[in-house]
Amino acid sequence: MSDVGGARRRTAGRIVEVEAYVGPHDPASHAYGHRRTPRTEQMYGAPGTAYVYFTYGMHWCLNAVTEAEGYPAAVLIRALEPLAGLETMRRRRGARTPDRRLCAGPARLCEALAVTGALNGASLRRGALRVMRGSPRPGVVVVGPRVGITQGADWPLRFCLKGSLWLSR
DNA sequence: ACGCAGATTTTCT
DNA sequence: GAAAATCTGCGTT
Repeated sequence: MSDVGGARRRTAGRIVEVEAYVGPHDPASHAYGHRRTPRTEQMYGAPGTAYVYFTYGMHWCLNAVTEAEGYPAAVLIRALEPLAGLETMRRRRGARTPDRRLCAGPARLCEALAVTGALNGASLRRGALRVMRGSPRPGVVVVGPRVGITQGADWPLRFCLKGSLWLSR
């Protein structure tokens, strides 16, 4: 990750919580019913790119675009276990945040990693913002309902690392 | 510990 | 006009 226009400082963490938004038939997706607007445009982009959107008049949220170009689907990154650049994360979020909450939530993690709309459409394979492959052993990923939505709230598309101390809420 | 108002953009009704 | 893939600060138990 980097501070755009400022000192580039590496921050990194292990993804411990995500939610999937699986296509135009997903009522909770921004692209439900093939909605195609300036905001949702990036959901239709190439897989392996970032979809970063602004919400609640305040917060940025980071997604990985997951399906073929033209098919709107993405995975919302909801929480990280901070692994590197903790000092930088604390500085970006301010002294107000205890370490346990630095990246516990989609908007918190964006602030800790300096992710903003400037990174919408950026590659997640190379460049300032990267998602690395992991290999969780069978049984350590637990599934549950998605958070903060009403439409399709019961779809089991939230995935967490079991027992992680770094989950949101 | 819990609950709620407030921040104020994008999108749809 | 209102709800939304959220979080914070301040109030009350």
